[in-house]
Amino acid sequence: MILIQKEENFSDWYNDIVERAQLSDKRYPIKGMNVWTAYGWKIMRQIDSYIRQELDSTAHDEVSFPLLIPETEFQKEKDHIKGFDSEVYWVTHAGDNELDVRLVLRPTSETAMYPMFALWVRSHGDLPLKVYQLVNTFRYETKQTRSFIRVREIHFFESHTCHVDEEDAQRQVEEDFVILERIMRRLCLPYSLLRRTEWDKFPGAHYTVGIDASMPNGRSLQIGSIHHYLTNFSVPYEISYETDDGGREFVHQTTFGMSERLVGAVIGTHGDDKGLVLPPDIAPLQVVIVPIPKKGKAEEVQKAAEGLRDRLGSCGLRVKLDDRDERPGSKFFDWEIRGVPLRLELGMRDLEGGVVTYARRDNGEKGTISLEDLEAGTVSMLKQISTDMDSKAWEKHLGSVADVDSLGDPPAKTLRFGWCGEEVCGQAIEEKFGLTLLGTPYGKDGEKRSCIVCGAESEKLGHAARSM
RNA sequence: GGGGCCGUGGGGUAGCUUGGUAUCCUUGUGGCUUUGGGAGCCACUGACUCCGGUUCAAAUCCGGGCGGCCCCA
Repeated sequence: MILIQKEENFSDWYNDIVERAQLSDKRYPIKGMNVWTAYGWKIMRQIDSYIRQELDSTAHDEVSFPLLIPETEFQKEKDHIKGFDSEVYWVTHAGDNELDVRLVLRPTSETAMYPMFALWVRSHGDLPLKVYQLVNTFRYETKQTRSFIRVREIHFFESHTCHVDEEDAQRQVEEDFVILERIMRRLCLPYSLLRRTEWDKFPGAHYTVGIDASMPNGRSLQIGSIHHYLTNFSVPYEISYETDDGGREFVHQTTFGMSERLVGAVIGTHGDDKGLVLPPDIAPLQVVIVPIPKKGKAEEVQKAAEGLRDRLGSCGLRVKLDDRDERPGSKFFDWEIRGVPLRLELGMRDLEGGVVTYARRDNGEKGTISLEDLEAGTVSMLKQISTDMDSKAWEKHLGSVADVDSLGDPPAKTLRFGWCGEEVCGQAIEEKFGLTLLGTPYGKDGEKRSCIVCGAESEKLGHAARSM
């Protein structure tokens, strides 16, 4: 009955919310492979729809590659295989026979796509090549798993692009930032862009930009990444094009991916002690109507509530009339746990006054909306909820970073400090703080500080946190 | 990578030390009743993680598998 306090014990709170809001069923008998139940899947699909919308509108084409990758292809880029070796699933048998060439379940799709890219790209006229897919990937997690945040079967999207040169690939990275920003606004999710350290970048990448959200327990959660590969993959996979003067050049590549961790970040960022709080754009239900019956007038109230539902539904809102035979209070609790952004209560009192009572999930505010401009009033209120959730979350995110100028005992936050950029100093920071060095802000150098380890002056600001 | 803890109806639990009848809450189903913040009453359904061992007898003791959780690096 009583929910766990979010601030006191985030970990238990998170697990409890996931179960009570019916986002996922983790009783499936394989560790880290959970069932997406209807409500959770609707949220994910809503997010996916924005991903499709943004990628489609920036000239990416959706494709779908096979799940299995032959070992021979998987091995072509040496750093890449070294990075994933210990965490891939292998298919070694088919029927009664052992396979000559073992197959991996994709941990990501570079090595599935690039042999095909080599066939598809012939001339500079084929470039840029920009494709994406929404699929499941597999990683054998040995650590403790957690719904949406650390799983073995991961739902994610990945976009892969090929370009004529480094500059054009760099332009793609910049476009990815814009796409990212649009998607994150929908989720009201704040984030940091941090260029990963050399020893933590994606296996095979030239550089990696991590997309990091902050969780209420002070930990950092990587929800996606953007990579610039240069020709690191195009050389071993022989993805080249004929230039207009008849020569051959290898393409420059980028990738951008984000996973179901977005759902985890939404839960952690917006939820409160009453349960989930969903941003209106991704809420499976944006409005729930709870009728308040009165002896003898139950039918009248019910009819009026149906009218509200139809009016709101026909202007494109995702709305539900909860006419179960339960007491209203019980329904309030149910929908609060599930994070429905706006509740409308309709009883005789409202009908006589020509209004409907509303309650905002994000801040608890209650009031009335005139039945005359129900549609406009509801739409603008949902917009306001979204704006308010976004700014509240950003405020918290920015406040979750603490500047430090020594290796003293660190607060439970993301730390920001001077760092010379050298690996020795970076490793020292990780060891002494017991944190992960997330990297340096992408494209935001400037402020001069001295490295907290060696004292050398640097324009780099290191960011470090415990990760989820 | 290292260490520790735990598996009992759908969910949460008691029982385990000292082997013998499985407790309570919640959920679900049916009924009566009720409805502006988790109503009440009655009835019913529903469980000892799996495999092996010890024993007349195992939820309980022993071994292993699978699964879950926590801490440290």
